[in-house]
Amino acid sequence: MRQRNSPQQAAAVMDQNLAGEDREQLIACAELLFFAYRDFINDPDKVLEQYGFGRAHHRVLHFVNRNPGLRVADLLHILKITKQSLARVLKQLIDEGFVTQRSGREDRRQRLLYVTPKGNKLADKLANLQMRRIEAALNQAGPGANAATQRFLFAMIAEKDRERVHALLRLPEALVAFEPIEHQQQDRTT
Amino acid sequence: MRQRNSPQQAAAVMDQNLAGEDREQLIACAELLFFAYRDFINDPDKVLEQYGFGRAHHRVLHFVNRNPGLRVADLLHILKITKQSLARVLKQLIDEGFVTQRSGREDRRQRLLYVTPKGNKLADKLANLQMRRIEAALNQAGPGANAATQRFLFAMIAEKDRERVHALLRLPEALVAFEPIEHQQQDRTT
DNA sequence: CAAACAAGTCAACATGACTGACGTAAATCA
DNA sequence: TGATTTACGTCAGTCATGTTGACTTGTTTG
Repeated sequence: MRQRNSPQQAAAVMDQNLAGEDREQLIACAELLFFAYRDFINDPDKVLEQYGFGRAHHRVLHFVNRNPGLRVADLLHILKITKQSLARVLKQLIDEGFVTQRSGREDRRQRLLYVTPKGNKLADKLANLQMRRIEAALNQAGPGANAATQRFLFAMIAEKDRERVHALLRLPEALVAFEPIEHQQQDRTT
Repeated sequence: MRQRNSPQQAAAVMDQNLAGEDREQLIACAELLFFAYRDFINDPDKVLEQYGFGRAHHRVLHFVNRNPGLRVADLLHILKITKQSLARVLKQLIDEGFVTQRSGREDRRQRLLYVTPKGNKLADKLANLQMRRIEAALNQAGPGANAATQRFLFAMIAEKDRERVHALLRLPEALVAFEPIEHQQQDRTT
Protein backbone atom coordinates (compact mmCIF):
# COMPACT_ATOMS: atom_id res chain seq x y z
CA MET A 1 0.00 0.00 0.00
CA ARG A 2 1.68 3.01 -1.21
CA GLN A 3 0.10 6.31 -0.68
CA ARG A 4 0.53 9.09 -3.09
CA ASN A 5 -0.02 12.66 -2.27
CA SER A 6 -1.89 14.98 -4.51
CA PRO A 7 0.23 17.70 -6.03
CA GLN A 8 -1.23 20.18 -3.58
CA GLN A 9 -0.25 18.11 -0.61
CA ALA A 10 3.13 17.45 -2.09
CA ALA A 11 3.80 21.12 -2.51
CA ALA A 12 2.68 21.84 1.02
CA VAL A 13 4.88 19.39 2.84
CA MET A 14 7.75 19.36 0.45
CA ASP A 15 10.56 19.52 2.93
CA GLN A 16 9.04 17.76 5.89
CA ASN A 17 7.79 14.46 4.67
CA LEU A 18 11.19 12.90 4.80
CA ALA A 19 11.61 9.43 3.45
CA GLY A 20 8.31 9.03 1.69
CA GLU A 21 8.22 12.18 -0.33
CA ASP A 22 11.92 12.07 -0.97
CA ARG A 23 11.58 8.60 -2.33
CA GLU A 24 8.80 9.69 -4.64
CA GLN A 25 11.02 12.45 -5.96
CA LEU A 26 13.81 10.05 -6.74
CA ILE A 27 11.49 7.63 -8.47
CA ALA A 28 10.07 10.47 -10.51
CA CYS A 29 13.61 11.33 -11.59
CA ALA A 30 14.27 7.77 -12.60
CA GLU A 31 11.11 7.46 -14.62
CA LEU A 32 11.58 10.84 -16.23
CA LEU A 33 15.07 9.81 -17.25
CA PHE A 34 13.62 6.77 -18.93
CA PHE A 35 10.98 8.73 -20.82
CA ALA A 36 13.34 11.54 -21.73
CA TYR A 37 15.91 9.17 -23.13
CA ARG A 38 13.28 7.20 -24.96
CA ASP A 39 12.23 10.28 -26.90
CA PHE A 40 15.73 11.74 -27.13
CA ILE A 41 16.72 8.68 -29.13
CA ASN A 42 13.64 8.78 -31.27
CA ASP A 43 14.31 11.74 -33.56
CA PRO A 44 17.61 10.50 -35.02
CA ASP A 45 16.30 6.96 -35.36
CA LYS A 46 13.88 7.99 -38.06
CA VAL A 47 16.62 9.62 -40.11
CA LEU A 48 19.07 6.78 -39.59
CA GLU A 49 16.54 4.34 -40.91
CA GLN A 50 16.76 6.00 -44.30
CA TYR A 51 20.48 5.31 -44.38
CA GLY A 52 20.11 1.72 -43.23
CA PHE A 53 21.86 2.62 -40.00
CA GLY A 54 20.92 2.21 -36.36
CA ARG A 55 21.74 3.81 -33.05
CA ALA A 56 25.06 2.07 -32.88
CA HIS A 57 26.14 3.74 -36.09
CA HIS A 58 24.95 7.07 -34.78
CA ARG A 59 27.01 6.82 -31.64
CA VAL A 60 30.18 5.93 -33.51
CA LEU A 61 29.63 8.65 -36.09
CA HIS A 62 28.90 11.21 -33.43
CA PHE A 63 31.95 10.64 -31.29
CA VAL A 64 34.28 10.38 -34.27
CA ASN A 65 32.80 13.59 -35.63
CA ARG A 66 33.32 15.33 -32.32
CA ASN A 67 36.77 13.87 -31.74
CA PRO A 68 38.70 13.55 -34.98
CA GLY A 69 41.61 11.17 -34.69
CA LEU A 70 39.91 9.08 -32.05
CA ARG A 71 41.44 5.66 -31.58
CA VAL A 72 39.41 2.48 -31.69
CA ALA A 73 40.33 1.74 -28.08
CA ASP A 74 38.97 5.13 -27.04
CA LEU A 75 35.70 4.42 -28.75
CA LEU A 76 35.41 1.12 -26.93
CA HIS A 77 35.79 2.89 -23.59
CA ILE A 78 33.29 5.55 -24.52
CA LEU A 79 30.63 3.17 -25.73
CA LYS A 80 31.41 0.39 -23.27
CA ILE A 81 30.92 -2.32 -25.84
CA THR A 82 33.17 -5.04 -27.16
CA LYS A 83 35.38 -4.53 -30.15
CA GLN A 84 33.41 -7.16 -32.05
CA SER A 85 30.25 -5.14 -31.61
CA LEU A 86 32.03 -2.00 -32.68
CA ALA A 87 33.68 -3.72 -35.62
CA ARG A 88 30.41 -4.47 -37.34
CA VAL A 89 29.05 -0.95 -37.37
CA LEU A 90 32.43 0.69 -37.87
CA LYS A 91 33.10 -1.45 -40.91
CA GLN A 92 29.78 -0.41 -42.42
CA LEU A 93 30.50 3.25 -41.79
CA ILE A 94 33.91 2.92 -43.41
CA ASP A 95 32.66 0.86 -46.35
CA GLU A 96 29.95 3.36 -47.09
CA GLY A 97 32.31 6.31 -46.88
CA PHE A 98 31.18 8.02 -43.69
CA VAL A 99 34.36 7.34 -41.73
CA THR A 100 38.01 6.92 -42.69
CA GLN A 101 41.02 5.52 -40.91
CA ARG A 102 44.65 6.56 -40.85
CA SER A 103 47.55 4.94 -39.09
CA GLY A 104 48.90 6.84 -36.15
CA ARG A 105 52.17 8.64 -36.81
CA GLU A 106 53.78 7.87 -33.49
CA ASP A 107 52.28 4.43 -33.10
CA ARG A 108 51.50 2.81 -36.40
CA ARG A 109 49.43 0.08 -34.76
CA GLN A 110 46.73 2.59 -34.04
CA ARG A 111 43.96 3.34 -36.50
CA LEU A 112 42.87 6.90 -36.01
CA LEU A 113 39.31 7.59 -37.00
CA TYR A 114 37.98 10.58 -38.92
CA VAL A 115 34.66 11.41 -40.48
CA THR A 116 34.52 12.18 -44.19
CA PRO A 117 32.66 15.31 -45.36
CA LYS A 118 29.74 13.01 -46.03
CA GLY A 119 30.01 11.63 -42.51
CA ASN A 120 30.26 15.10 -41.05
CA LYS A 121 27.13 16.16 -42.84
CA LEU A 122 25.10 13.26 -41.49
CA ALA A 123 26.53 13.62 -37.99
CA ASP A 124 25.61 17.30 -37.90
CA LYS A 125 22.16 16.60 -39.22
CA LEU A 126 21.51 14.11 -36.44
CA ALA A 127 23.10 16.31 -33.81
CA ASN A 128 20.94 19.25 -34.83
CA LEU A 129 17.81 17.19 -34.39
CA GLN A 130 18.74 16.31 -30.86
CA MET A 131 20.00 19.75 -30.02
CA ARG A 132 16.76 21.31 -31.10
CA ARG A 133 14.88 19.13 -28.65
CA ILE A 134 17.36 19.85 -25.89
CA GLU A 135 17.26 23.56 -26.54
CA ALA A 136 13.48 23.61 -26.35
CA ALA A 137 13.56 21.56 -23.16
CA LEU A 138 16.09 23.89 -21.53
CA ASN A 139 14.02 26.89 -22.43
CA GLN A 140 10.93 25.30 -21.03
CA ALA A 141 12.77 24.27 -17.88
CA GLY A 142 13.72 27.86 -17.21
CA PRO A 143 16.93 29.66 -16.22
CA GLY A 144 19.45 27.57 -14.40
CA ALA A 145 18.27 24.38 -15.95
CA ASN A 146 21.29 24.10 -18.18
CA ALA A 147 23.83 24.28 -15.39
CA ALA A 148 21.82 22.18 -12.96
CA THR A 149 21.04 19.51 -15.50
CA GLN A 150 24.62 19.24 -16.64
CA ARG A 151 25.80 18.86 -13.08
CA PHE A 152 23.18 16.22 -12.40
CA LEU A 153 23.87 14.23 -15.54
CA PHE A 154 27.60 14.42 -14.99
CA ALA A 155 27.21 13.16 -11.44
CA MET A 156 25.16 10.25 -12.73
CA ILE A 157 28.19 8.93 -14.57
CA ALA A 158 30.13 6.15 -12.87
CA GLU A 159 32.77 7.85 -10.80
CA LYS A 160 35.70 6.12 -12.39
CA ASP A 161 34.62 7.36 -15.82
CA ARG A 162 33.94 10.96 -14.93
CA GLU A 163 37.42 12.24 -15.51
CA ARG A 164 37.56 10.64 -18.93
CA VAL A 165 34.18 12.05 -19.90
CA HIS A 166 35.10 15.41 -18.52
CA ALA A 167 38.15 15.55 -20.73
CA LEU A 168 36.30 14.20 -23.72
CA LEU A 169 33.53 16.78 -23.55
CA ARG A 170 35.88 19.62 -22.61
CA LEU A 171 33.59 20.59 -19.78
CA PRO A 172 34.14 23.55 -17.47
CA GLU A 173 35.87 22.80 -14.20
CA ALA A 174 32.85 23.97 -12.20
CA LEU A 175 30.90 20.96 -13.25
CA VAL A 176 32.97 18.58 -11.22
CA ALA A 177 33.42 20.53 -8.06
CA PHE A 178 30.11 22.01 -7.17
CA GLU A 179 29.84 20.48 -3.78
CA PRO A 180 32.41 18.46 -1.90
CA ILE A 181 31.10 14.97 -1.54
CA GLU A 182 31.96 12.96 1.50
CA HIS A 183 31.83 9.27 0.89
CA GLN A 184 31.21 7.77 -2.46
CA GLN A 185 31.28 4.11 -3.10
CA GLN A 186 30.08 3.17 -6.47
CA ASP A 187 31.19 0.93 -9.26
CA ARG A 188 33.73 -1.11 -7.47
CA THR A 189 32.46 -4.14 -9.25
CA THR A 190 34.45 -6.12 -11.71
CA MET B 1 14.73 16.87 1.54
CA ARG B 2 16.79 18.70 -0.91
CA GLN B 3 15.71 22.23 -0.89
CA ARG B 4 13.84 23.35 -3.89
CA ASN B 5 15.29 26.75 -4.27
CA SER B 6 14.23 28.88 -7.11
CA PRO B 7 16.23 27.84 -10.11
CA GLN B 8 17.34 31.39 -10.68
CA GLN B 9 19.59 31.07 -7.67
CA ALA B 10 21.36 27.97 -8.87
CA ALA B 11 23.25 29.42 -11.76
CA ALA B 12 22.04 32.30 -13.77
CA VAL B 13 25.45 32.75 -15.26
CA MET B 14 25.80 29.82 -17.58
CA ASP B 15 22.58 30.30 -19.45
CA GLN B 16 23.43 33.46 -21.30
CA ASN B 17 25.91 32.49 -23.93
CA LEU B 18 26.51 33.16 -27.55
CA ALA B 19 25.61 31.03 -30.50
CA GLY B 20 28.87 29.11 -30.80
CA GLU B 21 29.17 28.53 -27.12
CA ASP B 22 25.49 27.76 -26.96
CA ARG B 23 25.91 24.98 -29.45
CA GLU B 24 28.70 23.47 -27.38
CA GLN B 25 26.44 23.57 -24.36
CA LEU B 26 23.70 21.71 -26.15
CA ILE B 27 26.09 19.08 -27.43
CA ALA B 28 27.46 18.65 -23.93
CA CYS B 29 23.92 18.05 -22.70
CA ALA B 30 23.32 15.46 -25.37
CA GLU B 31 26.51 13.59 -24.63
CA LEU B 32 26.00 13.80 -20.89
CA LEU B 33 22.54 12.35 -21.34
CA PHE B 34 24.05 9.45 -23.20
CA PHE B 35 26.68 8.77 -20.53
CA ALA B 36 24.27 9.27 -17.66
CA TYR B 37 21.77 6.86 -19.11
CA ARG B 38 24.47 4.36 -19.95
CA ASP B 39 25.47 4.15 -16.31
CA PHE B 40 21.96 4.57 -14.96
CA ILE B 41 21.04 1.34 -16.70
CA ASN B 42 24.14 -0.42 -15.55
CA ASP B 43 23.44 -1.04 -11.87
CA PRO B 44 20.19 -2.97 -12.29
CA ASP B 45 21.55 -4.94 -15.21
CA LYS B 46 24.00 -6.75 -13.01
CA VAL B 47 21.26 -7.83 -10.60
CA LEU B 48 18.86 -8.79 -13.36
CA GLU B 49 21.46 -11.08 -14.82
CA GLN B 50 21.24 -13.25 -11.73
CA TYR B 51 17.53 -13.73 -12.34
CA GLY B 52 17.93 -14.44 -16.02
CA PHE B 53 16.16 -11.22 -16.80
CA GLY B 54 17.04 -8.23 -18.93
CA ARG B 55 16.16 -4.58 -19.13
CA ALA B 56 12.85 -5.31 -20.76
CA HIS B 57 11.79 -7.33 -17.72
CA HIS B 58 12.92 -4.54 -15.46
CA ARG B 59 10.82 -1.94 -17.21
CA VAL B 60 7.70 -4.08 -17.09
CA LEU B 61 8.23 -5.03 -13.48
CA HIS B 62 8.88 -1.45 -12.50
CA PHE B 63 5.80 0.08 -14.07
CA VAL B 64 3.52 -2.69 -12.86
CA ASN B 65 4.95 -2.31 -9.39
CA ARG B 66 4.36 1.42 -9.45
CA ASN B 67 0.92 1.16 -11.04
CA PRO B 68 -0.97 -1.87 -9.75
CA GLY B 69 -3.82 -2.84 -12.00
CA LEU B 70 -2.11 -1.51 -15.10
CA ARG B 71 -3.59 -2.77 -18.32
CA VAL B 72 -1.51 -4.36 -21.04
CA ALA B 73 -2.47 -1.59 -23.44
CA ASP B 74 -1.19 1.01 -20.97
CA LEU B 75 2.11 -0.76 -20.75
CA LEU B 76 2.44 -0.74 -24.50
CA HIS B 77 1.97 3.02 -24.58
CA ILE B 78 4.44 3.54 -21.79
CA LEU B 79 7.16 1.41 -23.26
CA LYS B 80 6.39 2.23 -26.88
CA ILE B 81 6.99 -1.33 -28.01
CA THR B 82 4.81 -3.86 -29.79
CA LYS B 83 2.63 -6.32 -27.95
CA GLN B 84 4.71 -9.18 -29.33
CA SER B 85 7.81 -7.71 -27.73
CA LEU B 86 5.98 -7.20 -24.49
CA ALA B 87 4.41 -10.65 -24.56
CA ARG B 88 7.69 -12.49 -24.30
CA VAL B 89 8.99 -10.75 -21.22
CA LEU B 90 5.60 -10.47 -19.59
CA LYS B 91 5.00 -14.18 -20.00
CA GLN B 92 8.30 -14.95 -18.32
CA LEU B 93 7.53 -12.63 -15.44
CA ILE B 94 4.14 -14.29 -14.98
CA ASP B 95 5.46 -17.84 -15.35
CA GLU B 96 8.14 -17.23 -12.78
CA GLY B 97 5.73 -15.65 -10.33
CA PHE B 98 6.78 -12.03 -10.36
CA VAL B 99 3.60 -10.69 -11.92
CA THR B 100 -0.02 -11.82 -11.87
CA GLN B 101 -3.04 -11.02 -13.99
CA ARG B 102 -6.68 -10.55 -13.10
CA SER B 103 -9.58 -9.87 -15.36
CA GLY B 104 -11.02 -6.40 -15.18
CA ARG B 105 -14.29 -6.12 -13.28
CA GLU B 106 -15.97 -3.71 -15.59
CA ASP B 107 -14.40 -5.01 -18.75
CA ARG B 108 -13.52 -8.65 -18.53
CA ARG B 109 -11.41 -8.52 -21.69
CA GLN B 110 -8.80 -6.58 -19.83
CA ARG B 111 -5.96 -8.28 -17.99
CA LEU B 112 -4.99 -6.09 -15.11
CA LEU B 113 -1.41 -6.53 -14.01
CA TYR B 114 -0.11 -6.74 -10.46
CA VAL B 115 3.22 -7.66 -8.95
CA THR B 116 3.39 -10.51 -6.49
CA PRO B 117 5.22 -9.99 -3.18
CA LYS B 118 8.18 -11.65 -4.86
CA GLY B 119 7.88 -9.24 -7.76
CA ASN B 120 7.56 -6.28 -5.44
CA LYS B 121 10.71 -7.28 -3.64
CA LEU B 122 12.75 -7.46 -6.81
CA ALA B 123 11.27 -4.25 -8.18
CA ASP B 124 12.14 -2.38 -5.01
CA LYS B 125 15.61 -3.82 -4.96
CA LEU B 126 16.26 -2.57 -8.47
CA ALA B 127 14.61 0.77 -7.82
CA ASN B 128 16.73 1.30 -4.74
CA LEU B 129 19.89 0.77 -6.72
CA GLN B 130 18.94 3.42 -9.20
CA MET B 131 17.62 5.78 -6.58
CA ARG B 132 20.84 5.63 -4.67
CA ARG B 133 22.71 6.78 -7.74
CA ILE B 134 20.18 9.51 -8.43
CA GLU B 135 20.22 10.71 -4.87
CA ALA B 136 24.00 10.96 -4.87
CA ALA B 137 23.90 12.79 -8.19
CA LEU B 138 21.30 15.26 -6.95
CA ASN B 139 23.35 15.94 -3.85
CA GLN B 140 26.42 16.50 -5.90
CA ALA B 141 24.55 18.73 -8.32
CA GLY B 142 23.50 21.01 -5.49
CA PRO B 143 20.27 22.70 -4.45
CA GLY B 144 17.78 23.27 -7.18
CA ALA B 145 19.04 20.38 -9.22
CA ASN B 146 16.03 18.23 -8.43
CA ALA B 147 13.44 20.70 -9.63
CA ALA B 148 15.47 21.88 -12.60
CA THR B 149 16.36 18.41 -13.73
CA GLN B 150 12.80 17.19 -13.46
CA ARG B 151 11.59 20.11 -15.51
CA PHE B 152 14.25 19.51 -18.12
CA LEU B 153 13.64 15.79 -18.38
CA PHE B 154 9.90 16.29 -18.52
CA ALA B 155 10.27 18.81 -21.32
CA MET B 156 12.40 16.33 -23.24
CA ILE B 157 9.42 14.03 -23.56
CA ALA B 158 7.51 14.16 -26.82
CA GLU B 159 4.80 16.75 -26.35
CA LYS B 160 1.93 14.45 -27.14
CA ASP B 161 3.02 12.05 -24.39
CA ARG B 162 3.61 14.58 -21.65
CA GLU B 163 0.10 14.64 -20.31
CA ARG B 164 0.04 10.89 -20.07
CA VAL B 165 3.40 10.73 -18.34
CA HIS B 166 2.40 13.54 -16.05
CA ALA B 167 -0.62 11.60 -14.90
CA LEU B 168 1.30 8.37 -14.64
CA LEU B 169 4.03 9.80 -12.44
CA ARG B 170 1.62 11.96 -10.43
CA LEU B 171 3.90 14.92 -10.86
CA PRO B 172 3.25 18.30 -9.28
CA GLU B 173 1.51 20.81 -11.49
CA ALA B 174 4.48 23.15 -11.31
CA LEU B 175 6.50 20.84 -13.46
CA VAL B 176 4.37 21.46 -16.48
CA ALA B 177 3.70 25.10 -15.98
CA PHE B 178 7.03 26.73 -15.31
CA GLU B 179 6.73 28.75 -18.42
CA PRO B 180 3.32 29.37 -19.88
CA ILE B 181 2.65 26.67 -22.39
CA GLU B 182 0.25 27.66 -25.07
CA HIS B 183 -1.98 24.72 -25.73
CA GLN B 184 -2.55 22.07 -23.14
CA GLN B 185 -5.02 19.26 -23.23
CA GLN B 186 -7.17 17.98 -20.46
CA ASP B 187 -7.59 14.46 -21.68
CA ARG B 188 -7.10 12.07 -18.86
CA THR B 189 -7.63 8.75 -20.51
CA THR B 190 -5.15 6.41 -18.98
C1' DC C 1 64.23 -11.48 -29.99
C1' DA C 2 60.23 -12.37 -27.12
C1' DA C 3 56.43 -10.42 -25.10
C1' DA C 4 52.88 -7.12 -24.98
C1' DC C 5 49.77 -4.35 -27.41
C1' DA C 6 46.34 -2.34 -31.12
C1' DA C 7 43.38 -3.80 -34.08
C1' DG C 8 40.85 -6.95 -37.27
C1' DT C 9 38.28 -11.15 -37.94
C1' DC C 10 35.57 -15.66 -37.69
C1' DA C 11 31.98 -18.14 -35.38
C1' DA C 12 28.26 -18.93 -32.32
C1' DC C 13 24.87 -17.10 -29.48
C1' DA C 14 21.36 -13.98 -26.51
C1' DT C 15 18.34 -10.22 -26.15
C1' DG C 16 14.98 -7.30 -27.49
C1' DA C 17 13.07 -5.00 -30.92
C1' DC C 18 10.22 -5.53 -35.46
C1' DT C 19 6.30 -7.18 -39.09
C1' DG C 20 2.49 -10.02 -40.42
C1' DA C 21 -1.06 -13.16 -39.64
C1' DC C 22 -4.36 -15.38 -36.94
C1' DG C 23 -7.31 -16.82 -32.69
C1' DT C 24 -10.45 -15.92 -28.80
C1' DA C 25 -13.35 -13.89 -25.75
C1' DA C 26 -15.94 -9.92 -24.43
C1' DA C 27 -18.05 -5.50 -25.31
C1' DT C 28 -20.56 -2.51 -28.27
C1' DC C 29 -23.17 -0.97 -32.17
C1' DA C 30 -26.76 -1.17 -35.72
C1' DT D 1 -29.82 -10.50 -32.18
C1' DG D 2 -26.04 -10.58 -35.11
C1' DA D 3 -22.02 -8.09 -36.83
C1' DT D 4 -18.20 -5.52 -35.65
C1' DT D 5 -14.80 -3.75 -32.75
C1' DT D 6 -11.75 -4.18 -28.95
C1' DA D 7 -8.27 -6.32 -25.68
C1' DC D 8 -5.27 -9.62 -25.49
C1' DG D 9 -2.65 -13.77 -26.76
C1' DT D 10 0.24 -16.36 -29.95
C1' DC D 11 2.96 -18.38 -33.91
C1' DA D 12 6.64 -17.53 -37.13
C1' DG D 13 10.25 -15.10 -39.12
C1' DT D 14 13.58 -11.19 -39.28
C1' DC D 15 16.84 -7.63 -37.82
C1' DA D 16 19.97 -4.82 -34.85
C1' DT D 17 23.01 -4.95 -31.38
C1' DG D 18 25.05 -6.82 -27.79
C1' DT D 19 27.95 -11.01 -25.85
C1' DT D 20 32.17 -14.75 -25.42
C1' DG D 21 36.03 -17.18 -27.24
C1' DA D 22 39.73 -17.95 -30.28
C1' DC D 23 42.87 -16.61 -33.71
C1' DT D 24 45.75 -13.42 -36.96
C1' DT D 25 48.51 -9.47 -38.32
C1' DG D 26 51.29 -5.85 -37.58
C1' DT D 27 53.98 -2.94 -34.42
C1' DT D 28 56.13 -1.44 -30.27
C1' DT D 29 58.74 -2.30 -26.33
C1' DG D 30 61.39 -4.60 -22.57
